Amino acid sequence: MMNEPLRRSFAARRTRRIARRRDEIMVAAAQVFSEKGYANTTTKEIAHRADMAEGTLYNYFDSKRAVLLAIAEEAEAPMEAALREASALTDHDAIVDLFEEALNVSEMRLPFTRTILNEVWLDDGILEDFVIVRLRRIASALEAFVVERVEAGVFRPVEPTLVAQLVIGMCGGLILPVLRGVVEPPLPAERRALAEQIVDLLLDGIRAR
Amino acid sequence: MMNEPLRRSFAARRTRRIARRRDEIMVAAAQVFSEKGYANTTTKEIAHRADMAEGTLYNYFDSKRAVLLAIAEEAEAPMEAALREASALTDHDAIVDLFEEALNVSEMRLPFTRTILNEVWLDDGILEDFVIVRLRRIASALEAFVVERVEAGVFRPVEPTLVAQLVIGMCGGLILPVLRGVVEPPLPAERRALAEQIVDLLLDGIRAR
Amino acid sequence: MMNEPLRRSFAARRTRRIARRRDEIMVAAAQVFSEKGYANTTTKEIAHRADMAEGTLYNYFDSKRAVLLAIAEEAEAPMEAALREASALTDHDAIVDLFEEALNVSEMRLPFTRTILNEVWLDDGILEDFVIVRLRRIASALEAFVVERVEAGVFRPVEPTLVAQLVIGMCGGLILPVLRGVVEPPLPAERRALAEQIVDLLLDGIRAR
Amino acid sequence: MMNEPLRRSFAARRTRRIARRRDEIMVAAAQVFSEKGYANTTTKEIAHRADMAEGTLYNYFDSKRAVLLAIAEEAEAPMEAALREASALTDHDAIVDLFEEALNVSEMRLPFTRTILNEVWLDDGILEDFVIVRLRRIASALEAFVVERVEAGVFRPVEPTLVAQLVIGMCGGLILPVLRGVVEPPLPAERRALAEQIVDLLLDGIRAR
DNA sequence: AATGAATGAGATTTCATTCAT
DNA sequence: CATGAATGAAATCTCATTCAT
Repeated sequence: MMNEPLRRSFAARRTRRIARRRDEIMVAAAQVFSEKGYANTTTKEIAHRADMAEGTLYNYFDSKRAVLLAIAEEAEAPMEAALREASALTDHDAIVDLFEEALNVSEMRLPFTRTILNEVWLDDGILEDFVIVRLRRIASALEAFVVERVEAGVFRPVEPTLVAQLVIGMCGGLILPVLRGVVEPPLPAERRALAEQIVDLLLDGIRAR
Repeated sequence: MMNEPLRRSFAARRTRRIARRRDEIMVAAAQVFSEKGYANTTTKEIAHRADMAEGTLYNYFDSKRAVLLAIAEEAEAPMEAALREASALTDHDAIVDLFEEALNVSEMRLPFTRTILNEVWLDDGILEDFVIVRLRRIASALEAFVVERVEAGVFRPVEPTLVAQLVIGMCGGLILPVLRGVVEPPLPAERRALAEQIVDLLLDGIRAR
Repeated sequence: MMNEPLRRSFAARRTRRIARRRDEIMVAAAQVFSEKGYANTTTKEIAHRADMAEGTLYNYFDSKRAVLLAIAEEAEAPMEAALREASALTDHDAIVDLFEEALNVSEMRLPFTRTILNEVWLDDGILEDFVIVRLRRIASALEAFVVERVEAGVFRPVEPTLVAQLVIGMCGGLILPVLRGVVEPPLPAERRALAEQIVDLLLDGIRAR
Repeated sequence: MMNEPLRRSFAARRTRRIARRRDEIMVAAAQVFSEKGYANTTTKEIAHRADMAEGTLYNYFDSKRAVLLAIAEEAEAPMEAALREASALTDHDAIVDLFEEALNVSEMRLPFTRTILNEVWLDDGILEDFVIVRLRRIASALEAFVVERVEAGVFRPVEPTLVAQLVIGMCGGLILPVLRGVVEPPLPAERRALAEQIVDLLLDGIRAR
């Protein structure tokens, strides 16, 4: 027999152990997925990278695909941060903050993000569940921001939808090469200056006056 | 025996027949590749889509991968057109032309382009051979254009590399959703207006003055 | 209408043309078979070596295997020559002749012979039909020759079966390396001397006395 | 955690289990290879004969060809025994021993040896690596033996190279039919007498005196 | 809970043979 | 007759998943 608090303590430890193990697997899998793509990755390789036997994977995940989906869930977190920023867009500094955040592709999360990016081109479910819903919220926040400013006479009468799409594209143009591993991520110190420049260009264009 | 012109005529017809068959295979393969990705596509499915036996594929291509590479080569053509535009950037209209061209993802070529796009996230060879070289040329043309205008006092003293990257990103933000099949390609009639708006924003920003 | 002699002449020419064509195919096939073995040879390669289309082969042979069997039939001829020699074994010179003949692996027939040799290790039918029947006749002739000499007191009371087997083995030891392409065939001029030496050793052994 | 000796014991057992399984596969494969030849044998058939699934083969060997090469390595052992005999040729009995050994084609090794023999006619690598090097050493030992005896006046002034080749051929003539499955291997009891007879003939020839 | 050998379905590729031209 | 593209059965090999230990 076991008293209740003790049992709860054991159960909690077990839960934590399981969570830790799942994490190890996801980190290992994300590394390989991001290098070779989901379809070209074998469970043997994931297991090897996670330093465990192949069969052990199946004690923690139902299938190879379940690992991918768990990684996708996990990769949500930083996107959600960007979303909170975006929805609070109020002044000049907030916009700069948003861009700075967009440029912040954490070293640690990179394999997760890149893994999802790879699959997004192939898998409609992942595209819809993990990317489109988020992009739509970002676009909405941007559009609302623009509409408000246009009505206030701060911005010219531009097309809000188009502007949102272009802004998102500009961010994409900066972070996709990083995710793909073609360029190094900007140092934290550079990010602020970069974000300032972008906002400056966005607001006033490149034409001299 | 056969006289020379006749033999040449036969040989030419044969060459054309082979080219036609290769094309059929590439069109079929690009459709499936663009839907499910190269790795998830079976030769059986390509053959079925091309309405031929599996073995017949191998009369025209050495391997499944050779089909992919042939598609990649083929997908170069429209990119090259954009490149020629880019290198002739001289005036306002030329920039609008460039954007208009970038928005022109021909329906027919779409599976080809999307196929390559899919692989670019996974395959370093394809990334380098088919995308990076081209993007570098576009970026160079854009940078030269900006530098020239800045020196002439037409543009503000902006960072040319950053501007080029942002412009490319803006184009990407417009065409990637089309390639991914999330939005319909803009009608030819809309393209000009869209391009005008983008250039307008790029030159003068969104801020009222 | 055609008169009878003319028709016969045409028919004969046709027969000859077919025979010629079959020969071309067999020569080409024997070359490839002897280099890579029957199983590793493709009909495409035979056709290429014979400078004709793959389908044409099937106008002259029912199957790839039929080509092999035809080659086997053809390879009989020189063996039959050896057999006639063997059955006429009467005196010292006849034995020398036999050995000389055994060493004579005609350059031209070499691919045919080697082709059959290859298959003999795998195919019981070919072994029985083309090799065993012949070897048995050679062995019989040798045995009869020995028995006769032993009875006449010219030879010691040796075991005729064993002697026959050893003699055949000695010949094999000399020609197998040639067939396998490990050593060059002996020049015609050398063959006589070689045969003399062998017979000398066979008759008197290597021990001094 | 596990103490060191225990871990080592597990590792050793695992190593043995793997070696045993590889052996099972090699025995099964050698049976089929020796019957139908390497090229005509399917992995399906090997697996069936080894009573396992096809995929299991590939847990132990990288490819079908790797199985063949492992068999070739294994088939070396008895040849090496013969080689040691050959290099110690000193007196009459030693020669008889050599022949007796040559006639000893162990029932168990027969498929291994026959498998290699089959491939030797087709595969230059196997010919060189597994046969020629060995035959050359045997020939050298025989030649040295003859040269020594000739100089001592025990043998007549015969050609040592030719004698070596003939002796090897005689052995071949005796064992090839066994390997091919045409005749039964001589019983151990018969082998000594057979070897004696051969040496007797070799030394004194068949001619009465 | 961990292991890793076994499995077998399925993928790519080859090739003897057929047949329309 | 000659051609060579088309065929599809079969071969080799891979790999996600299961399961006995």
